[in-house]
Amino acid sequence: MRLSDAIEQFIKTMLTQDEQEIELKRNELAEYFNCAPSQINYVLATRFTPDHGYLIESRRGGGGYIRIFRMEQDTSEQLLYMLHERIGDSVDALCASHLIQQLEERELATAAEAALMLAAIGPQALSLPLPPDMKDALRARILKSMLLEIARRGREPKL
Amino acid sequence: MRLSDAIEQFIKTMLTQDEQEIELKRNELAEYFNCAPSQINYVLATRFTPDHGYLIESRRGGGGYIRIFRMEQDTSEQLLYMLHERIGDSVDALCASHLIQQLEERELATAAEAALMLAAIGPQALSLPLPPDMKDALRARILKSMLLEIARRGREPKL
DNA sequence: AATACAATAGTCAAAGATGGTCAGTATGCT
DNA sequence: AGCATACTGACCATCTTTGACTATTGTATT
Repeated sequence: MRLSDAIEQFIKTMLTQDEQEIELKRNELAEYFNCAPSQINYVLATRFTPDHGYLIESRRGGGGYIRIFRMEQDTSEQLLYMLHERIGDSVDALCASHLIQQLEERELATAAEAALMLAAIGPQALSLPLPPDMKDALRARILKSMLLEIARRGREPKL
Repeated sequence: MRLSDAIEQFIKTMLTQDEQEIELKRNELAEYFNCAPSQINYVLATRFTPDHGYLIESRRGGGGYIRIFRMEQDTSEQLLYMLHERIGDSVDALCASHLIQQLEERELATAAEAALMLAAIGPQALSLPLPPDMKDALRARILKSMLLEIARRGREPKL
């Protein structure tokens, strides 16, 4: 079996054991598998991307870590993921506001959160002198970044 | 757990227990945590700055001390005003994250909202090929736009 | 008063501890 | 062979911890 596959399995096993989130040390894992630390990055980059349903968070320095979150495939995270796809590399303001509205209607975000998101991608926020297509690209990134954050947290928009 | 985090927690626990101000001895604290005294300075410098909402006052020599004040904000509007002043036309990522953290600690935003805001101004969101100063300017606008939203709802029912 | 000494706290640069990137190399599949 | 995937290592970025040196203040001694 390929090393990458073995590491992938190892991580997925850790994740399926009731936990939805795991934390690991890159160097420890690399040593365990007797490989270069960067191999871990390779596995994460090729098998644990948002498109695969995972989110990564890490920190360097003493006490550093890598955290891997699994998105719920069945429930609304899937929807978020689809929205994520739909946005692509560029969205205009109208489309973005519609998406945010949908989030609120489906109770994936509170009204307050939806308002915040609108504020983040509104004309005020993006009023720098940039070409319009650049703004759409920027809006897409901001929105996707926020959607991923919503996907990361569990399922309680709590009103 | 990281030493720095432990010390940070220790201090914050002291501060949240009704007191708005605490006094401590650098050397005592260092001995308690079994670390170099300058470690205390590191924690203060990275986690108790004005951007984090704290003020430090100290004295050397016999009977020396370090006092930590949690800044008092009269109303949320005043805080937001200060943030506006602080942000201006440009903020770097670190400063912005400190300010958002402060919003959460002071319960002007929920943890979920703070996370959303962080996502909106994070490196992922602003990963377009732009000069750094342009990113800082953009971050300032996005953040201010979101703060205005928070200020606006601040006059309505509580969280 | 002036001086010396002890008790504190501050600064800063170096070392340590992690993780990230990327270009180049190896391996395996068609 | 040619292409895609896997792997490695050198170099980079970031965060933490420490220690040597410095600065300030109170107290004891002259």
